[in-house]
This record gives sequence, C-alpha cells and structure tokens, in this order.
Amino acid sequence: MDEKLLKLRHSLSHVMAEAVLKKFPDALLGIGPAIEEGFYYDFLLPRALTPEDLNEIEQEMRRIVKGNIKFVRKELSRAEARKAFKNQKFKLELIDELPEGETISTYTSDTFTDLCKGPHVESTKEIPANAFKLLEASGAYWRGDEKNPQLQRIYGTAFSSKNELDEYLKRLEEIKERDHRKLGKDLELFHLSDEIGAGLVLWMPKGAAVRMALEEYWKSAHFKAGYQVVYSPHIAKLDLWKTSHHWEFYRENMYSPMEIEGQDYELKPMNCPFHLQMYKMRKRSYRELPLRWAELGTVYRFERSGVLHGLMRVRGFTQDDAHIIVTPEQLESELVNILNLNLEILRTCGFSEYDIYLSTMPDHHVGTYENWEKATSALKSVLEKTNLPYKIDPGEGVFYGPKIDIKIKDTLGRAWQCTTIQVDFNLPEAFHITYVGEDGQEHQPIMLHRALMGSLERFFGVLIEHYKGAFPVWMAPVQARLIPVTDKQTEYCRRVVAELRDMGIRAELDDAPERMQKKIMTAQHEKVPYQLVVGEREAGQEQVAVRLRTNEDLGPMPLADFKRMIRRIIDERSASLK
RNA sequence: GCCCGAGUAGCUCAGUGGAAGAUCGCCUGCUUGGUAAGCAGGAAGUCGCGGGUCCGAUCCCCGCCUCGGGCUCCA
Repeated sequence: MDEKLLKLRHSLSHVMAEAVLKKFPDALLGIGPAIEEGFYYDFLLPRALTPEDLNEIEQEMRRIVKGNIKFVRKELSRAEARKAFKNQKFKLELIDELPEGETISTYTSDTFTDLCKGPHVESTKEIPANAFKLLEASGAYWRGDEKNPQLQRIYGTAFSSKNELDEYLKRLEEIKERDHRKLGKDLELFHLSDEIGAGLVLWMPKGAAVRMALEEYWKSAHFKAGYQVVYSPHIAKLDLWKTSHHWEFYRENMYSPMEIEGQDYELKPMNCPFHLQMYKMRKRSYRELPLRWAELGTVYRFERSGVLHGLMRVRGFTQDDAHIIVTPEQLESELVNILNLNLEILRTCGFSEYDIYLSTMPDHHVGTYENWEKATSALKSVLEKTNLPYKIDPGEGVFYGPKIDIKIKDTLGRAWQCTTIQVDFNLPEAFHITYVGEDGQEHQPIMLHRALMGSLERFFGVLIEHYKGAFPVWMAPVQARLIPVTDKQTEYCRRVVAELRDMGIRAELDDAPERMQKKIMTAQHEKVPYQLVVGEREAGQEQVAVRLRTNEDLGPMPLADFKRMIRRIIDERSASLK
C-alpha cells in the first residue's frame, strides 16, 4: 500500500473513532490501524452495534470529513500521555508498553485526540468524502488474545477516488460469485450436511469426478518422479502417537481416543507414523534411499467450530502426502526434486504465481538447535539455488522441523496455502529408524514430509474459485453433453455417448422433454465445455455440431475429428477448449 | 470457543400474532423445436430444534443446533 493511501485510511480510522465517540461518549478505544484493504478501529461499547449504527457513524464521518479538519501532531512525555488518556485503560496499557526513550505522540483532529505515531493527512481536505465506506462490525479480542475482553471492531475501506472504491466493491461482488460454497451447491460438487457433522465433506458425483481426475494425474506425476504409493488405516493405537510426540505437541487438534478391547486407539491426524512403521518392517540399506512413499491419506483434526469454512477449513480431509527418507547428503537434491514436482503439478492445475514462505523454529519444539539450524539452512539454500523469491516466517515451523509453505495465487490474486514441505529430524529419532551405510554401520536418515496440493478438499475449493466452476476439460465433471435437436436423433446421440465413454470421456445425453435451446442453457449453467448438438444433418453424416461453453460455435464436424480434438485437449491437460 | 447476524418448499428469497407465498427446479400432459428459458396442469413446507407467553406463535421471549462475517488457529 502506498504512503498516501495509508495516511488516508489511517486518518479515516481516527475520523471514525470521533464519530463513534459522539454517539457513545463512554466508549473505550482499542487500536485503529490501516490494513491491506482498508482500516478498522476497535471499541468497547455499552451495547452491540447495529447496521443502522454503522450508517449513522458513516454519515457523521462524511460530515466531519467535509469540515476540512486539520490533523495536528503533538509530542508529549510519558507522564503527560498517561494523564491525557487516564480514562482510556487500553491506551494506558499501550503507553506503558512503549519502550523507554520512544517518542510518544498524539494526533488531534477536530474534537478527537488519539495516541498515535502517525502519519496522517494534513487535513480532511485530502479525503474524498465519496470514496470510503464502512463495511461491517464484528468481535475482536483486545490484542488478539481470547483471554482479554472482546471489543467491537468496525471495518471500513477507503480509496483515493470513488472509482477505485467502486472497483473494490465490484471485486467483493465477484468474490461472492466465485465462492466455492455457492458454486459447490449450484453445480452439485459437494455437500455439507448438518446430519453428518460440521467440517465433514460429502463429495457429490460431480465433485468426485474432478477429484478422480486430479488423483489420476497426481499418481502419474508421482510415478514418473520415482514415488511409490502406499495405503494406511485411519486409526492407530494411542501409544503410536505418544512415541511420535503428537500426543504431546498436537493434542489440541486430535480427537479423544476410543477404547477397543481395553486399548486406546486414536483417529489419525497425520500419516507419518504409519509410513515409519512401514520403513521399519525390515532393515534398510543406503542403496534404497531416497525412499519416496506417497499416500492420499485421510486425516482428522479437531478444528474449533468458528474456524470451519466450506472446503477450505474442515475436520476430515485427504492430504496428498508423501514421506521421503534420505541420507543427509541427499537432503538438498531431494528438496530440489520436490520443488520441481510441486511447481509442475501446480502449473498443470492452472497456478503459476506463488508466495513462498520459509518457517523457522517455533518456541515449542523438539530436537537440537544444531539440527534445526541444518534443516533451515538446507531449505534456504534450495530456495536460493532455484531462484525462488521467499519470505521468512519466524517461529512458524512445525514442532519437529522447519518448513517451506507455498501459497498459490488465484485469478483474483488471492493467496491460498496449499503446499507444505517439512524437514524432520525428530521422527527418525523418536522411532529409531536407521539405514545401513556404505561403511556397514547404522546411520540415522532424515525424513521429509510434503503435501503439494495440501489437502484435496482445500485444493478443490481453490480450484472451484479459481476457475469459477468452469474447470479445464481434463477435470470437468461432464466433458461433453449430447443435445439432440429432436427425439429422432436420440438413438444416434446414445451411440455417440457410448463411444465417447469407451474412450474414457465423461459424456452425457440430455434426453429431457425440452427444446434444444433450453438444453443449451442448462449445459451453459453447468459449464459443460463441449455441447454437441445433433440434428438430422449431423446424425445422418456421422457428425456432431460443437458448441463451446464460451459461446463459440465450431459448427458441424465429423465425429472422428471431435474425438481427436477432445482426446488431445484432455491428454495435454490443456486449459484451452480447441 | 468468543462477539454480531441469519435460519420459511430441493435452490434463491418474499411475508404475517388469526387459512403459508413467488421464481427456478421437480412430476404429468401437450408440443418435435437448429445454438442461452415452448404451453398447460400438478406435487412439494414440523416456517432449524426444544421450551415459554398468549384464546391462538412461523412471527414475541428463553435455551440449543447449524450456517454466515470477524477474532484466534491451520492443509
């Protein structure tokens, strides 16, 4: 965000606070910063805000802005500041936490003075009165800590011109239209049923078709990259999770154990301990490494009810997981392999822009500082060698090791965390896994955890929003829909469907007692890539008239030509339709 | 989990302290139509669940559930 916009938004948050104080003179003030998409301010108020309140506050803000109010900065001593904000306990807390020697300043505009280091606009003259809007009120804990009192946060947004505001509001509308929950319902991709339980996904046939296409591609890409696929059960003895340290470090996300014949079993939140048991089935040689075991493993994690969100945040999900056992010498080159496979898979699925983060050692962790250091520098060096720009996320690693997280950017530029690549010295240690080296001695290998799509549920949610439901042909739930012009062509259409299905193409006949135009509209709404219209002319000449969901009409073509075209588009996993 | 808001037909959504509505979809009949909605008829609702107030509650009150927007956390 540029400096000008930042000043504008931050100044508006002060104007908003003034308006709120006029309405609620006893309001206690939290903080009120400018943010990525606007600004907010937190207040402790005597009652809950209503939408009408927001309206009134916004009107009052417009009145204030039009008054050409000056923003005046003043520096003061800690004692003066404490005195000035003696009735504002949250501000006092902030003052007391300012480090010794820090300049303390306030900004006064009109009747409102706030503890603030600035900067601000010179005067509200610089704020266009028609380019800001209050968006919503919600709850927010003081300082983001749920042990603290909950304040009411008012969000607003502001721009340098009405045009930009309108564009932003239009973008919000666009986001709403792409919402995977809405599209998932309209297109019958998935279903979340109260009676099944929150955060537990039912994949409807059309969503399942997309998933199968993804899984098929995923398997072939992994096969080429030297992976082997494995399967493991959904529950395991609680002791396994104690050995792995998950019970100690990850318990808050795990479900309560269930007792089976006097033994405690636990629903799996991760796949790794299973793969380690497979490794330990027998003695392993360095000649077998790197050992790459992949599993579409379904895990269950407890998530607080308030964080669940469609497919993006659920309680049961399938990771495209893999665990790779390497010797220390193989670590870096294997990380490069993973990154390459990852970028290839993401690109094929339509994503070519990313935000990459390197997450370092968290406070609560296992393992030696030395190992953490080694692992972190390996990740760093690989990112640098592959020329991928990244940011450091300090303290955000997993308890057993540092990680690279990749957020993919969709068509609207929104970032979604999917890929995670983690280095782990802990589990090999905890499970005492070894390999016999060239020297005949036992050594401890390093384990890599990685999920590229992340979870199929979230990845699917991102895909739905990215493509707005109009999936590339290779993923599309229905790839071709046969539309007879009259009933007389139904038999021919049935035969074409059978022939296409023989080729593995998801083709369907629309034999509803409706007119062709209606069937085209239905296919358009369902975003079916190819609508094959068949009238007397086509049926008589072994042809189909090909209409694309882009509304483009390719006209009649020999059925054999269409088959060749769709075969090629699918095999190339092309984003195009012809 | 917490704060705020919402829950009416399969979907989207009107509505009312006194007989529950529309559109699309679904079913039936007619229509056989050449690139985005043919005509007619019909079925469909425990008005989220439980309790309370009231002669009477889908509507008012209380509790719960689910969903949405946030806070916090994550694939």
